[in-house]
Amino acid sequence: MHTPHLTAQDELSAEATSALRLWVILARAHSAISAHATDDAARHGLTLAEFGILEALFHRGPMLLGEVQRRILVSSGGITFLVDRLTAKGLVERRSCPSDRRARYAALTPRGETLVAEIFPTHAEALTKAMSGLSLEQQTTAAELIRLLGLHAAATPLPADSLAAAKSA
Amino acid sequence: MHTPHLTAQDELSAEATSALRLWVILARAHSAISAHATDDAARHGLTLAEFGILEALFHRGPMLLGEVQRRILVSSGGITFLVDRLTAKGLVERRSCPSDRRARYAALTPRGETLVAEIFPTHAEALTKAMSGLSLEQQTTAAELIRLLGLHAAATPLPADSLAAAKSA
DNA sequence: TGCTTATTTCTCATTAGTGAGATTTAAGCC
DNA sequence: GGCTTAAATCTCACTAATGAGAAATAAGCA
Repeated sequence: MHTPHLTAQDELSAEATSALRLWVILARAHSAISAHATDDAARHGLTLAEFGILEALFHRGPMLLGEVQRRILVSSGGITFLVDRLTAKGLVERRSCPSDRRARYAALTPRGETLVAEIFPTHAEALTKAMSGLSLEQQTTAAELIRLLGLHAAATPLPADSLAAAKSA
Repeated sequence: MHTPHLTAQDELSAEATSALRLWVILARAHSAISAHATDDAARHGLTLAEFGILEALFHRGPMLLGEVQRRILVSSGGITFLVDRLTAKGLVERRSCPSDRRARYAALTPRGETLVAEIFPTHAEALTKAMSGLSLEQQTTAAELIRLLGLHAAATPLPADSLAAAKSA
């Protein structure tokens, strides 16, 4: 009863077809893996973003807020908000930066340090399970390809920004 | 002055190290690509989720709300909300389902159909550019690996769910 | 037929963040 | 020193969703 649409895909270049397909697959995979990571973090009363901050501080020691922000991919308002919340939970504290009075460090409190040490192994295990659909070799191949993909996309200016840049020029 | 932490990574199995690495890379790539897709949708006053619905309806014709929901990965409340918003914009309409009175179809209005036909090519182009860090062959390889990864992760029960299931058994 | 369970959508209170702009400080230049 | 531009964080109004549960219907079965 339903006449299938002439999908626009039919008129698309091979490049576009491949790109759209890869985008859908990437989004689905990210969502599925993310569900595992989110679920594990939630079992300790943490959001994924909070967990990311704790993990970053655990592995690299105190970091400037801006560094943390870029690393866990949140907005400037977001990092302030998240560090506030982690501070309220007693897991993180702010420290001033001697060489730049605008900047502040985020650092784990002893309680934060203990918590991460406690929950990190489980988290690693959950992700290992979630990723076990690929062999180690496949994971290496995939990681390299996805890394290139991400680097290129991040380096490619957004059309909206180009427009704005063109206007101001 | 800062003694580097003995990163927990040092004590981690090769599997866990690879999984964590892949997770970070995947999240970054998703974020970078997503920024391009979001940006393009925003230039037409649409969120990515809204755009996904329009695109799905355009390519497959009317779909049950539940189908759309699973396809674009939002919550049950989310799909109701989104279809409401698209209806308010005059791009989508609900239709009743003759064979199941609980269910409803979402379908593009003529205006919605016109809009998608108009903006889809640009969207495809934006994604093509965003993905052009990989050759077509690399995209194919990556897509297959990421697909496997996602399917496995989606099929793997979340620990929290397993716990709940074990309790009720 | 009635009963139980599952499915589909919708409601609504809640939330985790965003993003634009303000504030403070730094850095480079005249 | 003053001036301009840039960088780091913070404030706050706002929003796009989530998710738990309600309501309606369906489906299978004793």
